[in-house]
Amino acid sequence: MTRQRQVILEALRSSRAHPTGDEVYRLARQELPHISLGTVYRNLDLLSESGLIRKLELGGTARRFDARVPEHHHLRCLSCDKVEDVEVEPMEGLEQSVEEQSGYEVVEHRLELVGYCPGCREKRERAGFR
Amino acid sequence: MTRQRQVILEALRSSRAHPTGDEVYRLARQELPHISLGTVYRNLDLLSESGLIRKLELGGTARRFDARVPEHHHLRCLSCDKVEDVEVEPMEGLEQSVEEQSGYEVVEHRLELVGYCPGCREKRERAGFR
DNA sequence: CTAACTGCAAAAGCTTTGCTTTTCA
DNA sequence: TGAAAAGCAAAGCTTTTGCAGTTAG
Repeated sequence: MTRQRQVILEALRSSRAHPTGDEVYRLARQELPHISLGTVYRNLDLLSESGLIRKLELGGTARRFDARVPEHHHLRCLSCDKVEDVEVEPMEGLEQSVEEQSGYEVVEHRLELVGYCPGCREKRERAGFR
Repeated sequence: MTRQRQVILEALRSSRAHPTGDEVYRLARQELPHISLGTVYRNLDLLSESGLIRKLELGGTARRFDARVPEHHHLRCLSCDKVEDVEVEPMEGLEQSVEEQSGYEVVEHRLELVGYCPGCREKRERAGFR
């Protein structure tokens, strides 16, 4: 556990924003101005392999990371691209039923809801959408 | 509707494999050897804006496209990266309950299951996993 | 001490874009 | 004939990698 690794983990733990790799890099640089982007990505991979953080694969181009590990799902704003956690009642039996139907060994499932956050929603309405 | 656009749409309609942009390009080139990658991407965007195809934003780096438009969900193999359709009973009330909880205007939701397909599952077992 | 890790910079993978020429309605 | 689209190539954005030097245990 190097200093860099610690700073990256702390950055992620103190952010509610599900930052992308580049955003984690910016956060980490506030603490360690010489940290390199490669180090950030390598550590984000190691941390998610070890289960300390979670690598999110949501829509959009960039990957995002999350220090909140237990299963939960996400809500993304199509306009400002913000990502929030969302509580959804567990989908009982989903994975097992898909396993039976498909022959796959199902490891996990991801649910992403997309839409417009309250702020962007208001802007859109003012601009004449819907 | 240009010839290129038609070929791209046909390629997608005749594939079960949820191809990436690059794969669509390869398919289209079998018909139109001089088609360019830029044309393929521009048309994939236009076609998905018009609702004729669907742009998938699943895990992994590359985007995938699907000519099957009605809502359905996906199952992705972590080992060979293949993507299949999967039937899941609709999640009644999900979007509305999230709207009430979050204040978002929810547009859609995506569910992705990930795991190991029957073929890769067998290889993994032979190799001593699990 | 040495295996793991860092910084730096270059490369790689996928997608988008600028520009000029061609095509379609 | 004018607007939309194609081809080509370059650029962009995010992530990965090679290498030489550094550090943690």
